[in-house]
This record gives sequence, C-alpha cells and structure tokens, in this order.
Amino acid sequence: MSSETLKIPQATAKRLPLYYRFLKNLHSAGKLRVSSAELSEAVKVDSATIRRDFSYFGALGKKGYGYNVDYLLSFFRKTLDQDELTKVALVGVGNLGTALLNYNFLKNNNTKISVAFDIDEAKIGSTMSGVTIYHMDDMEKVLEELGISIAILTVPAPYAQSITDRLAKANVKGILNFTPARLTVPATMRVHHIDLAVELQSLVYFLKHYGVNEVEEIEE
Amino acid sequence: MSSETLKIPQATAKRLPLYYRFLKNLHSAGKLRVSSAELSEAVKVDSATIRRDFSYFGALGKKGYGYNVDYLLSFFRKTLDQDELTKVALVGVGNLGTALLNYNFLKNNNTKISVAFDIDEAKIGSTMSGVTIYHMDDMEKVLEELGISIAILTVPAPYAQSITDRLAKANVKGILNFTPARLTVPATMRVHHIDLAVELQSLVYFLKHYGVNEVEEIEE
DNA sequence: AAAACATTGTTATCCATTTCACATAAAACT
DNA sequence: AGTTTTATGTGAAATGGATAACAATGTTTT
Ligand SMILES: NC(=O)c1ccc[n+]([C@@H]2O[C@H](COP(=O)([O-])OP(=O)(O)OC[C@H]3O[C@@H](n4cnc5c(N)ncnc54)[C@H](O)[C@@H]3O)[C@@H](O)[C@H]2O)c1
Ligand SMILES: NC(=O)c1ccc[n+]([C@@H]2O[C@H](COP(=O)([O-])OP(=O)(O)OC[C@H]3O[C@@H](n4cnc5c(N)ncnc54)[C@H](O)[C@@H]3O)[C@@H](O)[C@H]2O)c1
Repeated sequence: MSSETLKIPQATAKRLPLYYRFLKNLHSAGKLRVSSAELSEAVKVDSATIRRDFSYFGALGKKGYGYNVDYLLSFFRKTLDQDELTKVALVGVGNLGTALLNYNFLKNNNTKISVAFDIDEAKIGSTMSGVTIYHMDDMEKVLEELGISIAILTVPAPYAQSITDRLAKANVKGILNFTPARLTVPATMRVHHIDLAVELQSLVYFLKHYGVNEVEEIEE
Repeated sequence: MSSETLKIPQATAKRLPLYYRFLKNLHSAGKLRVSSAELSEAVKVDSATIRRDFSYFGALGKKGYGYNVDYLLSFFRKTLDQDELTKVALVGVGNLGTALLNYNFLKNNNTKISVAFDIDEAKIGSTMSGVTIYHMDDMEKVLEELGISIAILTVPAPYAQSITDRLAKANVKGILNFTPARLTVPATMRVHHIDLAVELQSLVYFLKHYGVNEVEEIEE
C-alpha cells in the first residue's frame, strides 16, 4: 500500500524537484507570485508543459494572475515529501563517493546520505562529513537497523551486480547507479542510471553530427 | 559544415555510447557474434529498439545469424569518432571536479579532460592526474590554444551562468553541466544537465508514489 | 540438398509527451 | 462599472519514441 496519490506522467515527476528548487529561489528572493512564462524562463521548460504539469495536481493557479509562490512551494513540499527526511546509503567511498559525501544534499533536499560502506580497511570505521563508513560485511545489518531503502552505488563496475543483489535482499527499493554496469534487478526495484561517460560521449556525438543550429547560410 | 551524416533520433544517439561500451566487453570476452536479444539482456534495452537503432545506419546484421561483433565494433568506433581524441576542459576543481579528474575517461572513451580551471590560488599551477590547473583569467586564451570546444562545469551554482557566457564567447559548443543552475546559452550551444539532486529526489518520489510493482496481493 | 531454425529489418501500431491555441476567468486599469 | 489586459487550464493536434509482429532471408542441421 503505497501512498495512494495520483499517477502523473513520469516525465512530469522528473521535473517536480526542479520546480521545487526554483520555487525556493523565488521565495528567498521575496517574490510573491510567478507566471508559467516566468518559471519557464528560469527552468528552461516550455510554459505550456509547466501548466500541464501543474494541472495534474488540480488548479493551483489563478487565471490572469499566475501562481502564488508560497502556496505552490508548500504544495510541492508536501508532494515531494520534503517534510520527512529520506535516509540514503552510499556504497563505495572512492573518488566519486567521497565527492557525494562531502556535498550536502540537505541544503536543497530533505535527502541525506546517512551511512556509507566500503571494503577499504583504511576507510572503515572513520567518519567523513559526519557519516560513518562501515565494512561491507555489516551492510545488511546496518541497512535494516536504519530502515534504509535507497542506495547510491559508486563502486568499481565489476562489483556492481553482486552488491545490487545483496541490496535487493536487504530490501533496498531504489538505486542511484553511477557505475557503467547495467543492473539486473527484481521488478520491485527501481534503478536510476547516471552514466557520466555516456553523457559526455553523447554530447560529443550531438555536437559532431547535429551541427548545433549552424547559423543558416544566407544564399547570395 | 558539420560531418554531414544522417539525423538519427536523439534517443538513439544517446544509446550509441552504451552499445559501444558493451560491444567492447563482448569483444574482449572473445565473442564473435551477438544477437539483438543477447545485447538487449546486457544493456537493458528492448531488442526491437536495438534493431531499430542499428537500422538507421543500414543493414548491419545478417538474418538468421545476428551481428558480427568485430564489424559492429569498428562501425561504431567510426560513428562515434573514437579514433580521434576529443579534448575537454574542466571548470571548477572542487569535490566533484577532482573526482572527474581522477577518473580516466580514456579507459572507455576517446575523451579526455586535457585542462582544468579554478580560482583557488592553492590549486592553480598544480597538476592533478597529469592535468594542469590554470587560473580562470587565462581560460579563454588556453581554450583557444588547445582548440577545445567542450567543457565540464563543476563550479558553485552562482558562478555557472557568467562562466557559461565566457565559455560561449570562447567558442565552446558543448557543456556538461553539473551545477543546479539552468543555463541560458546561444542557440549554437548544447548543454547536457547532470542534476544529481534532481535524480535522487525523483527516485525518492517514484518509490513513494509509484509503488514499484508491489507484489500483487493475493486475496484470500 | 532439403528441411528446420534463427534472427534480422521493417511495417504498422501503440503509447507518452509536448505543444498549440483558445475559451475562460480573474486582475488591473480607466 | 466597464474595458482591457493577463495568464490559466485544457481539448485537440503534433511529435517522438517504443514495441509487436512477421515476411524475408540467411544459417544450421540432417
Ligand atoms: N570518478 C568519476 O568521475 C567517475 C565517472 C564515471 C563513472 N564512474 C564510476 O563510478 C564508480 C566509482 O568510481 P570512482 O572513481 O569513485 O572509483 P574509486 O576506485 O575511486 O572508488 C571505488 C571505491 O569502492 C570501493 N570498493 C571496491 N570494491 C568494493 C566492494 N566490493 N564493495 C564495496 N566497496 C568497494 C573501493 O575501496 C573504493 O573506495 C565506478 O564504477 C566508475 O566507473 C566514476
Ligand atoms: N559534489 C557533489 O556531490 C555534487 C552533487 C550535486 C551537485 N553538485 C554541484 O556541482 C558543483 C560543484 O560541487 P562541488 O561539491 O565540487 O563544489 P566545491 O565547492 O567542492 O568545488 C567548487 C570549485 O569551484 C571553484 N570555483 C569557485 N568559484 C569559481 C569561479 N568563479 N571560477 C572557477 N572556479 C571556481 C572552487 O575553487 C572549487 O574548487 C556545484 O554547483 C554543486 O551544486 C555537486
């Protein structure tokens, strides 16, 4: 029995955190109202798309006026469960894992890396940015104790699948996967891939082959 | 005049580096042929989608047989310009920037961070993983000298836009943006956003609201 | 060499998402 | 109070992408 809310399109769901972030900016800047056109300029999403996205949640705005920033902000805070802290585990405290640990997700989201795991004895038992690093052997136990259901995976690719299998058994439901491995998971889990190498390579490809808006030649 | 190849769908273009990576794995493993079904299992993309993707480049396979790994690999190497090295600049050598510097993109791609920029005097002039860190004041000059047209942006968000404007003037055409800022760029540029916080938050949202395939209750 | 088999390439269909365009209604102005 | 302006919410159309399904065709087996 999941929080039975409505099933909005996935594309919309992915934009919600973005809207939330910019609404916070507007709020800090003291803005009281905002139009879909203004928001569009800020988040670089078509204004019609923004209105459509919002409309899945009912009529949040007023015709001829726009949206009340405070109202919208508190609405999204509830919708995005920003009131309760979501605890996340980090598996693999290497280059990337360390960067993520040092970054304070809390500043913007109510999401926090609460615990980390590694196999490097030099790191185990120590604390980074207030987060204790445990041995992988203790992973299942610690995850259960803390009731954690989301993990960030930043281990070398060859270990990704077997660790994923362990996470699945430990009742973890979501993985943010930074490794190049394509994980096999039970249907009850969800994986978001962040594939930096693919992202970089596809950017190169687009630039080479899509002649990014080459200024239209003016024939003479 | 961009390499006048064909205009394949963007979704396909984003999968090409993925295919390439797994083909290299297959090659290393000594496999000579592969079917779309096998590849599908490995990269977690529907086999019909894979065949469709490949078909944009002509008939690369053989009916009843599948695809020749070597042939496919060399085809994609050419298509993805893996023969020539693409030089990339890194702007902002902090937590995240350092992790990217230490990571050797070359292992898998012919893409390399060749130069880095920062404002921290402690870092400027030093070398990390063989990459020299220059002062931001020298950015335009160095970028031009090296003929770099792609940059990775890992600076604090408030500086992202003004640095982007400088990059645009310096003839950079692509930005891999890790900052939460939504950049305004000329139509001649392309930005890929990697928004870790959004990625994490939307994962949380999906798990909470989409009840990831809750095991169908068996009514008794 | 024939029969059985495997797998592509593609057509047709489906689905999700974006965008247009405008009726509607509230707000701002005169 | 009436008029004009503004900006929402949404039907309808357009776009973009994924998938089912299968004829075509080469491969493998006997
Ligand atoms: N660093 C980057 O910029 C970057 C970029 C793209 C992809 N990635 C991917 O992210 C992952 C991590 O990269 P990195 O640069 O941080 O690597 P890294 O080698 O610096 O860190 C890996 C960490 O995982 C730990 N580890 C190794 N085996 C383990 C195991 N079985 N269980 C638990 N922990 C284990 C190591 O002790 C180390 O601390 C890799 O899969 C890499 O391909 C990294
Ligand atoms: N570290 C993470 O895990 C993480 C996660 C999500 C998003 N981000 C985003 O990535 C960016 C970098 O994060 P970080 O953790 O590496 O921050 P950081 O503070 O560790 O690093 C920022 C670096 O940029 C340099 N810098 C500051 N102003 C500059 C300027 N004007 N020109 C050039 N360089 C400048 C600083 O000297 C520093 O080296 C931020 O925008 C952050 O929001 C980081």
